[in-house]
Amino acid sequence: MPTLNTNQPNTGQETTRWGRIPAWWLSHPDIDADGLAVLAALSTYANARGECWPSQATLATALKRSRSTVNRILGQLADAGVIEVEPRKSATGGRLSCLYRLRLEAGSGPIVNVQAMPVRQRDTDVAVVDSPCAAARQEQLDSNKPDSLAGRGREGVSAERVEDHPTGETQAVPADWMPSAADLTWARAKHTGIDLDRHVEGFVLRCQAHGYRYRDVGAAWRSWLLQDVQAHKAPLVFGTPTVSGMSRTADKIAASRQQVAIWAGVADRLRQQPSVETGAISLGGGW
DNA sequence: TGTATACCGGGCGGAAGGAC
DNA sequence: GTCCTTCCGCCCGGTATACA
Repeated sequence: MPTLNTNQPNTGQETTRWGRIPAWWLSHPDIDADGLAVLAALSTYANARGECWPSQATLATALKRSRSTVNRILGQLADAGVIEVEPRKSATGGRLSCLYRLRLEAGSGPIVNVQAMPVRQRDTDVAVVDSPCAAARQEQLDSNKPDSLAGRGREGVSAERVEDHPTGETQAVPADWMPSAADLTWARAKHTGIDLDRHVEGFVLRCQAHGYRYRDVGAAWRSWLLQDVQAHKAPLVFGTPTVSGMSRTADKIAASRQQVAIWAGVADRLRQQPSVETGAISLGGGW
């Protein structure tokens, strides 16, 4: 019979587990480095709904901290509203590890349906070890896991964004990636008035944040650009032009805020579209 | 069925380090 | 030197599981 011990770090599979870190966690005033560490650990155990129930000891081991420290940080995160903690009991009333619901969406709304998250690389057996693995590959036992990503694309995402190259060699998007001259020419001709510099930076950040890998990064960027433009009634035209001397930190904060806004829009659309479970939603506004 | 062991979350007290 | 914060170790009460 499986036990909660399956939540314990397993060196044999640890390299294949992944987690999601929403950008807004980074800018949350009540989340410090310790909080982020715990959130990161929790996210690696979370299922598609952002729910997980690793024991405090498991988290403590993973984070090289004492269990009491983890307990304190969990309390802070709960107070901050970033996570919801729900005590669990067995059928006979026994105390089990708590259920943690990660608030992946900024704001006070319900936990976002992560089925609507942008697609990451497909979870294949040849997935690189440092890339995110699909929920079904995570170690935590969850009979309620809604899906297994193996064998199908990420739900709720238009087909263009699904990287489905089981035999092709994909590459990570480097931090200094820039579209080719041909890509820029195409983009300027296709979408005049768009701050391409900002969009490129946002694209790179999204890819790095989620571990997206592409066989053709340029084509992927063009695809993102198309969908981003289509997703917004108002195209991605930024009120202030990119200033070459602008602080990169400030620029990233602005990009993060933009991403949060995009996700908030995604969540709003999801709440309005009951067909989420069918995976029929196109997420042009994702990142 | 009873016992031993393991695991769980919660809480307390003390040590260590930094700030004033 | 004092105060505060952070962290750790330990204990407690409770249940689950394995085994004789």
